[in-house]
Amino acid sequence: METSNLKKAGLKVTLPRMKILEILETSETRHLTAEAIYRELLDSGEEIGLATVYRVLTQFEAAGLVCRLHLEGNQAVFELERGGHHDHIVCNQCGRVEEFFDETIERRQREVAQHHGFAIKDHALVLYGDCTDSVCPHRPV
Amino acid sequence: METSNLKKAGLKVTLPRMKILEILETSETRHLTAEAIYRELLDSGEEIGLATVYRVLTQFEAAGLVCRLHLEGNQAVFELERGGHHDHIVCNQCGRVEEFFDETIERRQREVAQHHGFAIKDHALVLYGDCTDSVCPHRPV
DNA sequence: GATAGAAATGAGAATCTTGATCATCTGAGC
DNA sequence: GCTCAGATGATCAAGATTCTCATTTCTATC
Ligand SMILES: [Mn+2]
Ligand SMILES: [Mn+2]
Ligand SMILES: [Zn+2]
Ligand SMILES: [Zn+2]
Repeated sequence: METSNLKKAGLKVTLPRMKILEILETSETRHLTAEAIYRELLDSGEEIGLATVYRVLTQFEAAGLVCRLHLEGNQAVFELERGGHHDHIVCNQCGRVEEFFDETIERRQREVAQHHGFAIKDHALVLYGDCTDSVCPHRPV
Repeated sequence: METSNLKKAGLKVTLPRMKILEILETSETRHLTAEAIYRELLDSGEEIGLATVYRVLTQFEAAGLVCRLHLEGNQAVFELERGGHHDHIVCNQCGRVEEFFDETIERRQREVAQHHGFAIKDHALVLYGDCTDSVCPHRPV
């Protein structure tokens, strides 16, 4: 088990924290809601409460282990922090999420903010569209 | 009264709809939460329920009269649609909202989406930072 | 202008997501 | 193994938004 991340973050190594971290590390889907993680825990036979999932995810976020995103939809999604900042494209039809990083956009954001007298600290950028994935119900014929 | 917008949108001209539209048109603040609109209605002596405010705003959104934004914070904000698309910068300290439009960012978004096989339909971009407004508590000395 | 039917409203209940409380349990150090 | 600060789980609570349904208000028609 990879408990070093937890220790480094100053968090006691507990079973719920290990299991949640493991799900974030191994799940097919990179971007998971708290409920999705909770269901995976139930499916694997763990008796961990939903409140704990939210609590642990919030702690992970504060510790810089995960980041929380709002991708249109009422639930926040969480993803493991893997060093590099990136933004997201979401398919309106099948919900698939792709990641991207564009230095031009990043630079223009800084410039625009400066023009308006803001010292930019953060940003949220999500693109919405229709994807061409083979399983997407909207895929053009 | 400017009831033509309502009629054009195929909405029956009612007192709540007129009042809400009037607030959106005349308020100092361009970006208003449903609750803020509700409070303005109460202050001006109108007996309009909060549920109606939400209902009407959702209808206005569907009709293209207003757009709904999520500017970090739990409440959505609404603003009158004035033709031109724009994005937003929000001050982390005082909450001030500035608007901007940058063609370079818009173009790169389309290009990035295309690269990933997406037909982009929409996007949400919000920059967060510290502003230099004279009343902002974070203003540098 | 009165009338009728459809649509809109208001009050409050309901829902959904997330955070708070608190008694009980667990892990890290000794 | 023992201790206790910290973590957990069950439940409750809060905030935002939507739903329900009885009552009211527009709009069209006479
Ligand atoms: Mn991501
Ligand atoms: Mn705006
Ligand atoms: Zn798709
Ligand atoms: Zn400010």
